[in-house]
Amino acid sequence: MFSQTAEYAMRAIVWLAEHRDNEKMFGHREISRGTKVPESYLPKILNSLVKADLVISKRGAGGGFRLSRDPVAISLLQVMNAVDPLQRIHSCPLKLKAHKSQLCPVHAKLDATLAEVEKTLANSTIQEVLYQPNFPHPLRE
Amino acid sequence: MFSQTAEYAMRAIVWLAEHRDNEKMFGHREISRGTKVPESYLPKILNSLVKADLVISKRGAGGGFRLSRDPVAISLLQVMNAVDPLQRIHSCPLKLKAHKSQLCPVHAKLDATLAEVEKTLANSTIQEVLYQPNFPHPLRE
DNA sequence: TCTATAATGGATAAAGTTGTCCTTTATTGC
DNA sequence: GCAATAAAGGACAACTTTATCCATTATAGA
Repeated sequence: MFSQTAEYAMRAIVWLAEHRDNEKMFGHREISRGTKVPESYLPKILNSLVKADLVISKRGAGGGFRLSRDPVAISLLQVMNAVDPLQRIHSCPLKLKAHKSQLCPVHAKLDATLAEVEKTLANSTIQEVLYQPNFPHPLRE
Repeated sequence: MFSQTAEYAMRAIVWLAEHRDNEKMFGHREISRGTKVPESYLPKILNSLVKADLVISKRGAGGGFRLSRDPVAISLLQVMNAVDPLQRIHSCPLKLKAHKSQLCPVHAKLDATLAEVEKTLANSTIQEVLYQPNFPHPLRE
């Protein structure tokens, strides 16, 4: 349902949120170790997050990655959409003309389900999922 | 989010529901024309639906496919699960021991979202999406 | 029993996703 | 400027999903 890449992106953002410290940058190797995201694949994912403006990168010595803003201002939906945009059903997949202005009940129901998911993810912040009483800490053994 | 195969399966089930007529069987070519599912791929999908016991097939002359039961007794979730099972997050994707008995808030939230989807699809029947006032008919131009 | 019909199952191809590696570009400190 | 460092970007490999095709199996009717 959610792609592997989306799962990886969530872990990377959460790791960066947990290690956030002013403007300190973290290399992709260190992030990979902390998230178990394949070291060679992680840079692609971080780059998508940079392009979505959720993460800031800096090249060269002392460079690396950091969150662009407070975890309270990043939603799970923004993370998803950065790497694997949630595709709503905007138009009839069969391209039927009669369904152009309005989806049939089948696709309307499927899209309503997607809308629910979108809303749930939009209303959850990274801050919220960092720690909750009686839950184990993300990424921590 | 929902796979192409799941979309095709929905169309095929809906088509069979709309054409249901006692024990009449329909060939995959006719169903393909009515659903725009690729003719060579549709038999695979119908076969999955047969294995899930939502559809009954019969070989040979006069054979084909038909629904195994009333559309009111088939949920969208059953159709999904027949071809592309909705994967809940049952255990920590990082295999962290500390998350064995309980998911961390990140995965708990993602799984809660999947649970929502599961519930919504489980509570929608094929009968419900066949026709609704002020909606265009499924599959019909 | 023979022929026509239609699903089943397996092999294969095409496309998309995930993962690896290497070169290029940018940045820092000497 | 030079060397070391680290992200960006592109080529490519492995795997999965989607799609095609063909041989096999089952059924009906003559």
